Amino acid sequence: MITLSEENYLKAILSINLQTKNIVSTNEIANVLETSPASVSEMIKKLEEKNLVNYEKYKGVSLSKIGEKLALDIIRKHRLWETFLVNNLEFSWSEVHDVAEQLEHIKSEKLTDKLDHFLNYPKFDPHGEPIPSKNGRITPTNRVLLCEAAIHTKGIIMGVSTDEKEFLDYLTQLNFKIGSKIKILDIITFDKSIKVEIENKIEHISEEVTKNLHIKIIK
Amino acid sequence: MITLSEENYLKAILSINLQTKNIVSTNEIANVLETSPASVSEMIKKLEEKNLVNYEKYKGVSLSKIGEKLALDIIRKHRLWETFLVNNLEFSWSEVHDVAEQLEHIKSEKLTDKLDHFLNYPKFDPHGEPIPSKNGRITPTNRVLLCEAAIHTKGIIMGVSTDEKEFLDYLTQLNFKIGSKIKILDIITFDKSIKVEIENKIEHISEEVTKNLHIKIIK
DNA sequence: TATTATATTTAGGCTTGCCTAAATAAATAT
DNA sequence: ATATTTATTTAGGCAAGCCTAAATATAATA
Repeated sequence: MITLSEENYLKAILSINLQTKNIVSTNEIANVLETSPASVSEMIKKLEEKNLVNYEKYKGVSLSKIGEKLALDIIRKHRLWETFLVNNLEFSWSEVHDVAEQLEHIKSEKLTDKLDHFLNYPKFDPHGEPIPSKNGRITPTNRVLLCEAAIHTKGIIMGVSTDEKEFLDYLTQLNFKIGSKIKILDIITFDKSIKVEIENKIEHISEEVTKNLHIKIIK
Repeated sequence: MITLSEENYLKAILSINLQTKNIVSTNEIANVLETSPASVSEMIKKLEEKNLVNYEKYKGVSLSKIGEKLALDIIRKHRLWETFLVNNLEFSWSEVHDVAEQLEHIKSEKLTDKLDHFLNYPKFDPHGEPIPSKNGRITPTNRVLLCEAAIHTKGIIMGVSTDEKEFLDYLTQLNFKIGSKIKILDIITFDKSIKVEIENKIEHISEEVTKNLHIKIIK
């Protein structure tokens, strides 16, 4: 039986994986989970004994096939619940994260499947993130981080890559929404901030924001 | 912050409370939670320090006002989730317990309230048990345990007082359902088993069953 | 009432998951 | 290539919740 903590470690490793490379360092995990590197070292040894990760001392960790499937399943549950909260319980976009963080650990395959059915097999969650299918597949998207897009690019906001409440609240304040058309007017090379046109207004946003906004490029 | 274990202790104390007297013994709690009396003693001391129970060594425990409210809130969540699972996710009557047992510990007042609203403020769960309101009130019912009813009594099955899967499965097998009309034909004093007419059939059921079936008496 | 049986609590230990401080390996800079 | 900085692991400790065995209080019975 996998514990709550172990689930959180697997999830953290997967999410670092998805954003960067395949091998994850102790420090990165410690940062994500807001815990000490020492604790991470200990836990990783336990995960290795359960064959959930591959691990070489001082070299870093990667998920095993089984570990990856488990992590994807947690992400799946998290995003299904977020969808339920927003679509059916009238939660707002920026409120769902903490609750979904709890709900994702409910252990019942039947529940997950029935929820998926109830929601009509959604492919994306309310943040625009893809929901892994029962067998662990994620619908590929041709999305790009805003910080990676070139000047004069036009696109549509598709999602965010962090669920921090402050960030989501800031977006609401800027009137940035999923589906909003966005156009990159200028890129300030000094601090990598950019000027964009969105919802008929021009906004100047920092690199920190551009690194967390996904867009779909349109021609 | 209250832990998962503490919540389970409060819930156990309340459920013994509701079935019998106000003061609950260490042993009773240990039986319900399938743990050792020693562990119960320890935990009760912690609960007392948090002012969730009243406790006198060797005399037994009762819930404080705060403890009772917390326990009622857990019951409320449990029964709301059971209602959701049966009404909206097409779970069957006898499958919901284990999942609800997990869901009842999700901490979000907003979630509970929104779920209550979504379900249209149900007063009873799928087992016929009353759902405590937000402020901790339970709709009183004039229900009676089948084992307490006199010979020739007619009634309607309203609910069960245990969620054990074996019991619920047995009821399904007998074709006993919430809402079924039932008539007590005979009471065998030797073993307190009874003969009943239900769904046009005559069944002979043990005291163990009659102790767990609630009926509403009809004239 | 004295004695036995039962219920409850205390003592001492174990595991999980965390911590800080110290030791060691790897990476970086001189 | 060596020294220094940084990353990682090990060592030793702590709290929560559980356990068994032993001690003590209460209840039941002779």
